[in-house]
Amino acid sequence: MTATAKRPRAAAPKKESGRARAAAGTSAPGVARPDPRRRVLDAAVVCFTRSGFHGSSMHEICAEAGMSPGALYRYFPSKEAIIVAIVDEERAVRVSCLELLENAPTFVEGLARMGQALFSGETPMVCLALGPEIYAEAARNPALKPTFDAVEDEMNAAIRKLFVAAQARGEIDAAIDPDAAMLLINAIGDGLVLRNSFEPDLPLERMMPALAGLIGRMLAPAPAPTASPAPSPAASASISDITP
Amino acid sequence: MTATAKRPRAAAPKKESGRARAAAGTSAPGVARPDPRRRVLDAAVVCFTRSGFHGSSMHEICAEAGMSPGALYRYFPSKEAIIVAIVDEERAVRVSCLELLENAPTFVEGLARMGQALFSGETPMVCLALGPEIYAEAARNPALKPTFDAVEDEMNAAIRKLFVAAQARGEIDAAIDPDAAMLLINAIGDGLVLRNSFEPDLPLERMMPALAGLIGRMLAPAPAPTASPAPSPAASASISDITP
DNA sequence: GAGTCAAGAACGAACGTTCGTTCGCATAAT
DNA sequence: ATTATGCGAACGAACGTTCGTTCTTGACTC
Repeated sequence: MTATAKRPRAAAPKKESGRARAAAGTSAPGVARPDPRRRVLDAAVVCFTRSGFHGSSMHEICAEAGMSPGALYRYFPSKEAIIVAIVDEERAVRVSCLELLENAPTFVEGLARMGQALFSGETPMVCLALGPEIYAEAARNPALKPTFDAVEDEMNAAIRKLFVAAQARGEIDAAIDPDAAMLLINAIGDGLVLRNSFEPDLPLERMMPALAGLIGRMLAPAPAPTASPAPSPAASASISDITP
Repeated sequence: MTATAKRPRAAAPKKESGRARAAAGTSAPGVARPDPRRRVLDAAVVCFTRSGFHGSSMHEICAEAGMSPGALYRYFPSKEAIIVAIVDEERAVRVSCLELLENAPTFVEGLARMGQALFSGETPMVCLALGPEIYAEAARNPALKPTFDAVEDEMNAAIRKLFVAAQARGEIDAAIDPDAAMLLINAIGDGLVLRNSFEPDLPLERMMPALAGLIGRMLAPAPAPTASPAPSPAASASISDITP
C-alpha cells in the first residue's frame, strides 16, 4: 500500500514561494474583499445550486471562494457546518417574509405579496434554487431537522393566527377548516418553490395575481347558502370507496 | 495483485446447448428468490429513502439486496443506472394515476381520487418517499431530465385537456385562466408529496375530501356576478408595487 | 446413478479515485 | 516577537467499480 509514516511531511520542496499577493486587497484595491465567512457561504451556494449538497466537493467550494482548504477550515469546521449555515440563512429569509403577510390589508393579498417577494428575484437565491435540495436534506439530516422544524412550526402558527383572524373578520369563510386550508396553503407555497427550481423560466412573479385570485375564490365567503352543483361536501362520501 | 493468469472458462465456440432457462423458479424452494433486478431496485429504494441518492453507497445497496457487488453489477452497469431505473418507475406510477382522473365523474373528484390513491399507502412508496430527492436530482442530472420532463409534459397536457373540457361543461368557471389553474394544481400536488415526505404522520388520505372541497370552491362557477369583498381581480393592481 | 463439463451467477478482495479534513509552514499585520 | 491569516500537499477513509475466482446448475455421457 501507500506510505504509512506520518513523518515525511517535512519534505519542504523548494517551491519558490513566488505565489504573489494572492488574496487580500491589503493596500488599496478599490474592491475590498468581504468577510471570508460570507465569501465561503456565497461560493457554497453557487456550488450547491450547481451540483447539490453532496455533489459539490470542498475543493470546488474552495476554488469558487478563491480560498485554500486550510483557509476555509479556519471559518467552518466541516462541510456540514456550511450546509447548516446555509439552511439557517434560507430559513431566516423565509421567516422574514412573514411580515409581508402581517402587514397586508387582507390575508389573500398578504399571500400574494409573499409569493411576489419570493419570486421577484430580489430575495437571495438561496431560497429558490436550493429549495428541493434543502427539503430532501432536512428530511434526513438530524443536524438540519431542528432548525427546519422550528421555522416550519413558527410560520405555521403565525399564518394560522392570521387565517383565523381573517375568518373572524368575515374575510374568509368561517366554515373552512383551518387545518385543511393551512395544509393547502403550505403545499402551494412549497409546490411553487419546487416548480420554480426545475422550470426557472416560469414567470411566477407575473402569475401571482392570477394565483391570488384563485386562492381568493377558494377562501371567500359563500355568497349564497344554497350552492350550485359544486361537489364540495358531497365528495366526501364517494371518495372513500375507490379501489385503484 | 495476486495471481493473474488463469484463463477463466475459455470462450465457448458454440452457443447452442440449450441454455435459456433463466433463474426463474426452477427449483421452487419455499421462499422463491425474485428477479434479481427487482431485488436490487427494491433494496435501492430502501437505501435511497434512508440516506438519499448520494448518501447511499453501492455496498449498502448490495447488503440490503443480499448480493455482492459483482452480482449487482451484472444487472446494472452503474449506480446512476439504478437511479434512472427508479425514477423511471416512479414516473410510470405517476402517469398511471392519470386514469383515475380521466374516469372520475367530475374534475375535482378526479383530483381527489388521485390524491387519495397517492397517499393511501397502496401505491409503491417510491413516489412519496423519494419525491423531493427525485425533484432535486432531476433538476440537475441530465440522465434524468428527459424522462422527467416528458412525464411532466404528458401529465400537464392530459390534465389541461380535462380541465378545459370541464370548463366547457360548465363544471368549472369559464373565466378561470387554465394556465394559472394548472400551475396551482401542479403546485398543490408537488407540495403535498413534499410535505408528506418530511411529515409522514400527516393524515393526508383522510384530509383529501376537505382539500377537494377547497379546490372545488376555487374552481366552481361563481353563482353571483357581484361578489363580496373578495380581492380577486382588484389584487392585480396593488400587488405589483410592493417593495420589500 | 455417477461422472463430466461448460457456462452463467455470485462472490468479495482489491483497485484507482476522490472525498473531507489536517498540518507544517509562509506571509502580513500588529 | 507575536499573532492572525492563508496556503496547499498530504492523509486516511470511503467511494464506485473491476476482476480473478468459486459456486451452482443442468444437459449429456457412460
